[in-house]
Amino acid sequence: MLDMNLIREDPKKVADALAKRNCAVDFTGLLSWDKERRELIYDVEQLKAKRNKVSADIPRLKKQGDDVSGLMEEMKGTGDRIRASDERIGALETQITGFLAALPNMPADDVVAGDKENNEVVRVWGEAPVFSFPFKNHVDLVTALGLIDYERGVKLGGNGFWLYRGDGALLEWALVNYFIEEHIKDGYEFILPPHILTYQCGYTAGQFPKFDGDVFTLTQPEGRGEGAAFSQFILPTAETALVNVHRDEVLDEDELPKKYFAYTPCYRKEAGSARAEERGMIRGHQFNKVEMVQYTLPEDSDRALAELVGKAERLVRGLGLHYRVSKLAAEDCGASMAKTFDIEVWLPSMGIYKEVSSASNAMDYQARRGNIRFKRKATRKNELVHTLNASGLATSRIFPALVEQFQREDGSVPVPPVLQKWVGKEVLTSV
RNA sequence: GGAGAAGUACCCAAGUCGGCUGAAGGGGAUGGUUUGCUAAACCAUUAGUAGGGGCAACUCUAGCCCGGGUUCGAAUCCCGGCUUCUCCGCCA
Repeated sequence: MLDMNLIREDPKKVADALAKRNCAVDFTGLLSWDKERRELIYDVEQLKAKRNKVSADIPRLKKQGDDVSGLMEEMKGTGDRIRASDERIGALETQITGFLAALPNMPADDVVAGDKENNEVVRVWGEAPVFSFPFKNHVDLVTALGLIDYERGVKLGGNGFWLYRGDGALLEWALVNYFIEEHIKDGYEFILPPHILTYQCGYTAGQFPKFDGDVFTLTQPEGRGEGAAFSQFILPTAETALVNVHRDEVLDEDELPKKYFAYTPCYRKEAGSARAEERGMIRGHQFNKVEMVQYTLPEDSDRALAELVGKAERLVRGLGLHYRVSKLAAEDCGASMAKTFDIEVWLPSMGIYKEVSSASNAMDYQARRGNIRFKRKATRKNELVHTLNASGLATSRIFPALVEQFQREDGSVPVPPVLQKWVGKEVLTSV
């Protein structure tokens, strides 16, 4: 959520920033609602002050034996006017909040305008493997090795699902363990959150109301979820859970930064996005991911973003995979994010780099939606925290990259040394 | 899932048949007095927050789980919801 005060003070600045992500906004309507709202508040508060005063007078006058029926009659009208104004104010606030809630975050100053084509590669690590033999794509490799069973996955869950089996399950779980171990070393707190979340969680994260069609939802008895078509949903990423941990809280300045990570499967509809080249596990309805989230002081969030990018990179490097880091252009950033770096791993079969981690700084955008604050010692005032998140990492992109980049001519795949203690093997071979 | 009970400030807790109670009383915390040190005692302070107006001093409004309603006036009455606790049922 953007700051209404900022829009009121400098609407052009906000509009210009949003224009970078190809989001054209006209604030004239919003500003007139805001103006009307404030005028009404002023009026109605005068009336309320009067009502409070008269209500205090009535029992006193009564005691003196005065007739108060005229006064009461007069106040009846005041009560009606107050009610009418409050209703109008409520309606305006609904409009204002609805308008603001639909707006994406402002890109940071150093984020360039435009879409993907303006993304900037800031770092490349390693080199794409050169194969002296006809190399295979990950679907063929993992099927031949018996690591992933696509056919039975579809039988069980429908299109877009697979199942890990045997060494495949071990390899998948080894990745998760490796990530967990590294985050623990760095002092992050391990969280296992609910996988079913309330609507409010999606709202705070900035996924709702705009993208509420992308998640699997649960219908619930009415009365919950406040006008939404559903009240609970299955999380599309652990970020949605982690960023809500401190919703509606005021943290101590000393507690920051809060550093969390969580493992969860991620459930996404991915409706209509299946493409032939995204076969296999590149884009499924369910994939495993370890997610990092930080709550920081506003002045520390840039540094925290660098830390998160560094951590995600270290994980990929630890596996020995060739990757690059891109700084995203405004339009390619998630709606809640002011700045995003993608860590992209090389997939030989696709001949492209594919995102394995997205590290972003939401600044105060999510904090304002979720009312997540801290008490600033120096001023004794509450301020919004900054929230950041980064995958660390998504296995579903790492797994294919790993088997594709490391494959040998005979179809076997060596297990990266850091994973061997969990897989229990140095090489995966077909039986 | 069924039946009861409860939700008041940092914590506990009182709130009488609706009216100077935006909240008695404890505890805790903070400051002070006393004091060789500690303990104890005593005194004082202690909603936080959000939203308006004002250059400012300041002032107003909201706020007793949440949302509605009744009323001149609601912590108090009515309706809906959420959460917690106890008992029963069901179960990994």
